[in-house]
Amino acid sequence: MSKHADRAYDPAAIERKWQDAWDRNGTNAFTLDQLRTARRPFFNLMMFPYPSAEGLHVGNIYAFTGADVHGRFKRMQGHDVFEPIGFDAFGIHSENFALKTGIHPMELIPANVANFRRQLRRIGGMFDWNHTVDTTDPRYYKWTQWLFLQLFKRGLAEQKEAPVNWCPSDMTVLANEQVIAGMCERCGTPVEQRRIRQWFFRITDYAGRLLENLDHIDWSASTLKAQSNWIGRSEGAELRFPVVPDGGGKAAHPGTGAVISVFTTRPDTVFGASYVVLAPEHPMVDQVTSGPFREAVGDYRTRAREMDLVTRQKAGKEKTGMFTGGYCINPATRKPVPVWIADYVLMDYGTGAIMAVPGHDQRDYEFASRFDLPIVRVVAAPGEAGDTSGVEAYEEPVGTLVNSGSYNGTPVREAKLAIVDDLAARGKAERKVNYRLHDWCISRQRYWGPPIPVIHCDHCGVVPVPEEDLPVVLPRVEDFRPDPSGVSPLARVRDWYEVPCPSCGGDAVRETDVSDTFLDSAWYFLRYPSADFGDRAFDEAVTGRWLPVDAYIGGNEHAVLHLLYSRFVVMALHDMGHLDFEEPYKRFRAHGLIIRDGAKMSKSKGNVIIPDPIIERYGADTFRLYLMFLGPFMEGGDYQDKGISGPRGFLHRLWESIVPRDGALPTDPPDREVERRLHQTIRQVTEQVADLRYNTAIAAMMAYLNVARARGRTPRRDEIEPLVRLAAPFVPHIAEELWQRLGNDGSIFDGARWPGYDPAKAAENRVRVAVQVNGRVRGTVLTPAGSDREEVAALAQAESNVARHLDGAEVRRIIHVQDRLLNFVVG
RNA sequence: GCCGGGGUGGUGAAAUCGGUAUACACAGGGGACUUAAAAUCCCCCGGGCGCAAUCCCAUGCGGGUUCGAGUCCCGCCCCCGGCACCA
Repeated sequence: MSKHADRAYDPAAIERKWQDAWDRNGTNAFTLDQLRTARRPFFNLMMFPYPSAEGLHVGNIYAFTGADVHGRFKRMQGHDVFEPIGFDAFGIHSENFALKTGIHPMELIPANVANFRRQLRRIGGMFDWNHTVDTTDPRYYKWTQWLFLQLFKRGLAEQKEAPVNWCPSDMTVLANEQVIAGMCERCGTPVEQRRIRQWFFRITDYAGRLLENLDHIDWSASTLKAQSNWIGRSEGAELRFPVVPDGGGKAAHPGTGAVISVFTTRPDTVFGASYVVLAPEHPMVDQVTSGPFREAVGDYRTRAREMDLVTRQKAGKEKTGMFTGGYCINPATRKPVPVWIADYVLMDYGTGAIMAVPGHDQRDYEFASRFDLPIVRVVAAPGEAGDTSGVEAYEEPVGTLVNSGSYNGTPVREAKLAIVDDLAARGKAERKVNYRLHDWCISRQRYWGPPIPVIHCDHCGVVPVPEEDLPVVLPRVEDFRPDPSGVSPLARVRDWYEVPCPSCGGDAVRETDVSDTFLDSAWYFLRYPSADFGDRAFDEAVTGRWLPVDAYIGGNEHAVLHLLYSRFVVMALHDMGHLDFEEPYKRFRAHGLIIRDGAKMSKSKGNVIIPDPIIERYGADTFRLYLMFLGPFMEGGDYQDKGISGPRGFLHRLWESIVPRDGALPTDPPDREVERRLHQTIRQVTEQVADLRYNTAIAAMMAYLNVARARGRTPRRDEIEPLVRLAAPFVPHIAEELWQRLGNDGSIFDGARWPGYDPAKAAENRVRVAVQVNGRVRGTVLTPAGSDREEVAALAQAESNVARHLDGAEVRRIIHVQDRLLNFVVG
């Protein structure tokens, strides 16, 4: 009699049993010693979640399951798979939630984390709970602050003034996403712009390397593309337009030799530059503005400065601007052109000034039309110049130059080089590469984040907190609402921010801004394997063994910021000698998104899936299997409630194939057809799981089980047991149970290797070949595999329907694709 | 506007080195078992004509290349995601 009294598939019971067993036996957790000595380390990383009050959502479970399947697959292939998870728990999201509910984040977050741990355990992920991180734990953010100090020491952290969105009603700084049509998303008040001193990391110093390395890492193509677009390399030139000392009558500083530098990617159009525009914030505005224009220009600057950043930067808005009264010399035509200011020119790109070529730039064209500035065409399109009637500015960089003096007739491509060279000879130009990437502003005028570890001293200036004084602990503050001062709520906590200067010992104050959440997540993967170490951010030996990350799976919503910031941090740590690699993730794959019944899930639509009841009803294995089955993992898919019954039925049939006989399976003679299908299935599942094509791998397993159980037959042990192994990464609990009921001890993930297949056994010996006449299928013939053209043709011609179509026609050609198709081309 | 990814049965989706389009599932229909329901099992299931068929039509639309196109090329339309005055 069996020791397993219960023969019905009871997911809740076996899932509890195996989750307990994994915890008890340390199946998925490494000891420090094991981390130090693992022979085939494989770091399987997934994006750690933000522990919201709502709990894990289906998107999280989808992502984690897909990553977990990969990790379990690698483990069965013999790797030592390290699969940690943690909590990205700082940030504005919890702060706002806390403000709304009145629960302090220091209570809210631990409760949320506890709930997440319960849910993560329940979905059966292979998580190493010995090596988890919580970014809000001082033992973690001590090292986030340490990281800041390293960047500071290296000169990669600096303070500069930058605009922020400010809601005068909520009295708070807003992120760009919180500004909707110029209004605060929460209260609808028009948003203002404030300029404050903030901390920046000089990521732009690394723009070139961050771009070049993209060629050498194995990432999803879409992610690579998003990064390179974000970095946005532009090749062009900086051209110099000398300011006319007495342009509009009375210049402010005559004869100073002032020069306006502009960046352009189209130096070939410089003869068409009929005016120059400065950004409102450009430092030379006062210098070029002449007396009568001063007041109007000043007003314009003030308005531009106060406008919220979102409206200000919106494309397609009507162009505004103001003439400064000043002029400068176009270095190509050597004629004076007027200098304007306009907010469509951005101070933080290029030089903050442009040469306007309205004939060949749509924005300049709109501006010139509005203000009656000259529009000169200097490039003729190939062929007909007159066919540009529908186009306002001709922006294509193809054609030949006109109205360009001695360059007339030169193709654009050549002119670009020649004009820069010639102007450079006169000191009026130089080649230049510009990046769209901006420095990373890490200051947040908020409460719920790690304090930036610097101290401001009247005598010594900015003094970094000594490393031995870390962490700078975020104090518990009951009232952390923002206030009208425009600085962090920490600026109200005097006994926290008043400290002696570490350098001179005099009175000094702490920095009260906290750092960006993206800084917490920019290095968390370094911390996981070193979580045992209290005295260093990451241990050299352990890091050397486990990093860089072997496989990273996550959402493409982080294609740019998180992935770019972490690349920057690793590159900088590499340059400082802390790491011996400069790219954090060898392989990155972006998964798709789950939608439901064709629509994005959202609370307002009421179509959000709550995972807990589904797991309770069907079990984690069924849920996992369905999620992986509903569409291609890297593309996402449509969640349909009824669809879960397919995977559920599959697991039932798998269970029924083994359990009712207590593992005493039939000993009939082997069935060659089933054996062949088994080997084909192993091949297919192995290839597809390795490639994250989970949906088709599952389909192959289902098809195989259908064959093995066809006409009511019960599969032999050697037919079903390999299927249990193939399915194990997807459905770990039932796999463990079936593995045990088949008479094995221990975990299937340690005891069972991933099955191999025998190509000879997978090979079909007879194949059905399609027979076409002029490309249309007219029949099929069954032939021995590997038959040649003549053999197949002979069989095909004997096929009555084929013969009918060939009747009376002359066969001009026969196309043969071995074991697939034969095509008679007739005349 | 720019950059990605897509448009295939009633539905989710297979098939992408050009080679039998619709695997695997869901829903639906029919049947078995059952007092009944649930569960389970079996059969059918792109459209058309039809007794039937590898007869015709069908992979968003229009052209093209090819013996052969869901797949490649040209020109469009639509959906999803990201970026958006970056000179």
